[in-house]
Amino acid sequence: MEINPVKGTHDVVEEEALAYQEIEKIMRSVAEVYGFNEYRTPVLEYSELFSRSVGESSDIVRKEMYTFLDKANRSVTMRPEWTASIVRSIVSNKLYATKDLPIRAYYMGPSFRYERPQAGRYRQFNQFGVELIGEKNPYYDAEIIVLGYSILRFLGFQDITLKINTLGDDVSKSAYQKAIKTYFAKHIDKMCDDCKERLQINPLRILDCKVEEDQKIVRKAPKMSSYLNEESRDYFNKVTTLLDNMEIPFEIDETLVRGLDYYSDLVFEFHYLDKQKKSIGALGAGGHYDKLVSELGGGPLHGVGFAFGEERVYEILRQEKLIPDLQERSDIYVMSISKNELDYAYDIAMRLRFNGYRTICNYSDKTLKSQFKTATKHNAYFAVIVGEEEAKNETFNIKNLATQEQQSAKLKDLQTVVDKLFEEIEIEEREVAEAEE
RNA sequence: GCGAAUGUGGUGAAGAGGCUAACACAACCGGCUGUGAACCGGUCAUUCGUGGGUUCGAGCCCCAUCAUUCGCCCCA
Repeated sequence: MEINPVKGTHDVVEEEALAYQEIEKIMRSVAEVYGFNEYRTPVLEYSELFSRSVGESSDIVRKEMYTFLDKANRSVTMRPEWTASIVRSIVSNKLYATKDLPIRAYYMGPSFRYERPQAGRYRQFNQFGVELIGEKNPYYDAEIIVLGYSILRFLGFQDITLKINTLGDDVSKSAYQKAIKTYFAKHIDKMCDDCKERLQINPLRILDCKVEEDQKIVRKAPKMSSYLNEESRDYFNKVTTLLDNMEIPFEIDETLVRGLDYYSDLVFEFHYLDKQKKSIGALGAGGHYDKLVSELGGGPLHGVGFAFGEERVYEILRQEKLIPDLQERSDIYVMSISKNELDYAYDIAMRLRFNGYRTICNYSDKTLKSQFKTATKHNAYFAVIVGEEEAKNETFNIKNLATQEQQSAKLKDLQTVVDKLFEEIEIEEREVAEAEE
């Protein structure tokens, strides 16, 4: 009986894993350039963490979490996102007291949401994100967006659509919320069931509604911009000015509200639109939060951050053919002519590995012909071939699989011979690379 | 939660009720018994997701079920 992977999960193997390594390397290094340090937090958290941060009214908490009771009847949840965990770890370890503020954290790893899988959406998916926690300052908000934008550019994306909006500070946000609730209450009987529910639990989310009919009503709704107090407006203007200074293109989208309850002031999303101008959803998104740290027991610290969906990034890079051909490349494949030399081949392979060469050794009694095929499949630079003669005299043959040049040498010279051959290859490759430029 | 499409060897797949389930790639063996990408020959699905039904006869039609994929909602 064949066992399938759990619905909504997927295996990432071989070439694809190499591609993810590359993507993560770029994300990591850009974050480090901006002064961020890696945080690794547990997959499991007490469920309360997410109901208090992401919010009881969010879809994530209401229906998408992997929540269960552990053996001591504590309700635990596999993280649906990282921000809450990062903030929790800062509070738990009192890092706000021992580290310089703001704290700059980046993370990468799996998150879990029980949703219907589709293109670019999995139940277990990897997020890469950053959080900058300490104080409210438009420069930080701008830095975070530039950081995210830079990552996408370094990954090879050309046309990124950055949507931004402001929800305003506490005061503005609640004034607007009140206004919009009054407005939609008048039209709600004509709107979809989801909106009826949203009106009760989080009226802002109605702005996000994709239903055509509702959109007409949404378009006539009061605008956030007219409810911003002076402070919030200045703040947002400063952020957009800083983006302009860096020549980061963006669109202000007043319907952008985000489904996580902790955001205030700045919210943003990175999109990539394909030729049909369709998006598989945001590549990444984030925003500013003012109450989250205090809500989780820390001080009155503001934060700002974003997360990318690694699978989405990968998927679009693949579609747009922006992923270089990554394949296994072995240094040396060791083959033996008959079974009698397996010990000798084994010994040589191990010596090569001790010297840091990526080595694969054949232990089957396949023909040399098929061993050469295998070596080619592993994309090896060299084949080491040993037979009865070589084992007896403690020598070996080494053949360059590309040029077909072969030489023999003494076993005691293994390292010097191999080192020299690879030096030559390195020089050649460098020359080729330079010629290409 | 709602809607749609698709399930045939290791892979890509053909197959519109009738002999033994095409073809290609991969794999393995041999031609070449100590040297690879070419070439030639051979081997490789008693079975079409699973269960039931219709029929003289089912991969093909019907029902159920499972799985996958895509879309909506929402999200990264």
